[in-house]
Amino acid sequence: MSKKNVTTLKKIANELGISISTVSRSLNNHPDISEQTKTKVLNIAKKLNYVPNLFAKGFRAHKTNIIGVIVPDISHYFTATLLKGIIREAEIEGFKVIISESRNNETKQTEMLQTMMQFGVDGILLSLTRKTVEVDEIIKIREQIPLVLFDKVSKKVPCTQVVIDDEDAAFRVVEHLINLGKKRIAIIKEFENSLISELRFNGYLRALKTYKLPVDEKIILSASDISMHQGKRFTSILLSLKEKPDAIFAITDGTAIGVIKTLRNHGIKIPEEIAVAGFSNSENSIIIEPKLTTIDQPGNKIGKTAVKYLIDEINNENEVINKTVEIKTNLVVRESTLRS
Amino acid sequence: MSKKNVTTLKKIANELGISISTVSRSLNNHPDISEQTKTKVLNIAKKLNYVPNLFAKGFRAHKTNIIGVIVPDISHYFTATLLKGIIREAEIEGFKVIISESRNNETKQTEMLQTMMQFGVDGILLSLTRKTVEVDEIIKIREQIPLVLFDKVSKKVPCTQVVIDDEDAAFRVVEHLINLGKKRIAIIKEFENSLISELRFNGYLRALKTYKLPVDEKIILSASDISMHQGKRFTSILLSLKEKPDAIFAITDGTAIGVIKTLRNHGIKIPEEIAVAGFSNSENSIIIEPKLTTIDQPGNKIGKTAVKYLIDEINNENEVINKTVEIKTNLVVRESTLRS
DNA sequence: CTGAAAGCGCTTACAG
DNA sequence: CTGAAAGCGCTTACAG
Repeated sequence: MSKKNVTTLKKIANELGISISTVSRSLNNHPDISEQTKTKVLNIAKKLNYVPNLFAKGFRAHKTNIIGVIVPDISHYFTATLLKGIIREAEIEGFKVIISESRNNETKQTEMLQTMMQFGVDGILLSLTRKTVEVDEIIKIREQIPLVLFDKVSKKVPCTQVVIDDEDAAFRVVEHLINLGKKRIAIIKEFENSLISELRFNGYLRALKTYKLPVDEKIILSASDISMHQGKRFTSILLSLKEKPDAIFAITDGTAIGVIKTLRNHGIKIPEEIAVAGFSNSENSIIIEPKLTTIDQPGNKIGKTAVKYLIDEINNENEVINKTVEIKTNLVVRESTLRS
Repeated sequence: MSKKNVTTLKKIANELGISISTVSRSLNNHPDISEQTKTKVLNIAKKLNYVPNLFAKGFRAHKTNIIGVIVPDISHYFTATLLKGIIREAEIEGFKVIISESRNNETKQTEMLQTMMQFGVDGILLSLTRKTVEVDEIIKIREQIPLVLFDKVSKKVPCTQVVIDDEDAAFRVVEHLINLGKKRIAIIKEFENSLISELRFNGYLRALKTYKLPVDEKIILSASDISMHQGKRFTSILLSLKEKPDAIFAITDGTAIGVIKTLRNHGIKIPEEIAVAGFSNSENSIIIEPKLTTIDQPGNKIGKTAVKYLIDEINNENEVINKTVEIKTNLVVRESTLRS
């Protein structure tokens, strides 16, 4: 079965023996139309389950009321919270959302942007793949259609960007660890092209500097992916050092959980001997024991904010906004850094 | 900035001083057009970054190549895997996906169905809210446009339905517990209107019957929501019984994790004294200690299968398919039911 | 108060 | 080999 029983203005007009124009105006409650005609039209429209074809409507107005969203991977918990915020805010504004995954593949990402254009979206919300190097294509798209970057962004693209304040958040994590009396704080981060990792690392460095603690390369570890597995591997390395750390800050929860699991296997007391902190406040952070101290990223808020700025841009004919919005995060202190 | 720099056939035609028809045919590689004209058109199209407006294309063909998806809550991990499967399969078939949340609200769900119609989707993939009682509206929509139910379904709606074999899966969990020598197996389920809960409970009953174990109402517990909290609460109740269970089957992982946490608080050995099993194979099931035995639901596969059947229906003019497809699950045995 | 006509971007049967 | 015209479902300026 394909769409065939769909009721159109024409059908209603024929049914009533009046013109399409009159039907349209009746349905839109135009003041010119007589009450009598209006009710006649409304009744039959209801009976035939008429739904206006927004598609055709938007066609005239060059508007689809659809926003395109491209994310690296939909099945990350944090991404789901972002999408939730996006979908809800968009809905309030009368927009629908088309979602695509770039699967952390830059070519795919460019393809997706093209496809979004083809589907005539009114604007695009983009969270970049991990290693986006070539931004020319994105800039080109941005010249044709409103575009807002969120979460994973790049300064190389001139457009509105909605991000969390990573540097500040990381600073507060490390400051918290220092306040606990920790003096030798390891960090597990990502290398290459990860803006987020870089910013968090900057926060780490700034905290050490502010509190006059030395920076030791031996306890600064970088991986190409930041998984639970890498958390385990790096913890083993850290434990084999002559001077072990007294705290480990993993720039993502998954890695931090790997850290905790390995520390527990070695019978190390958390947080007395080694405290652990993560980043994201994923669901897992309260399942693991001890519960993980981490940064809560308000995904909902980021999503909503990004939608707001995008719709602003869609509605403003000419004005091109071009600012970076930083959403504040919350430090959530739990057992992994709290002495019992 | 609104969409203004978008290149159309007209623009290309004007640029070249030829007709729109010729441009269209060149771009579609029509055999009638001379190679010379084709290359001229292709070059300028590329230069102006022309992307065909699928919107306008579909308008003629009564096709949008958009599938509408409605789920209760996007931020559940399992939902994310479903969506992933849906998006990928749809993409392969050249469809985009519009996603909405019904937020477990039946009125909202009906609204969403209407909105999907308005956006002219070619078909709808629907996972029902927990308490869908009123299916008339859904049936009405189904008469106008292809519709497939997936995951959370209802037998009251005559259409193709893609689900996991819940009854069989639950049977295998309980059978596994019985094979371990467990004889007094508690179940934590949902009451009211939850088809999934009912099916899993049936599997539980069938396993007890098959292995000739008695059914004891005292260890059959029902809640209105199945959360970690309820897992904790019910475990306390079970532990206060004179005859304690020797295994607890929670029909969802979150609840099972609550069970494990409470058992550990009481110093009860898992699985020796009480074994625990869940359902879903969520990420958390390998974070908790001991790791949780559970049922892996292939969300990807369910999503893909649902898309396949929907697209079949979209492409088949008249034929109305109407079958229930059951996707097999896997029992994943972990520490919570394995003696060390 | 109501209708005929144009137009949004595209494809395609019909002419030439 | 190329073009003019119709039509998808809708809205709206223009007539009457």
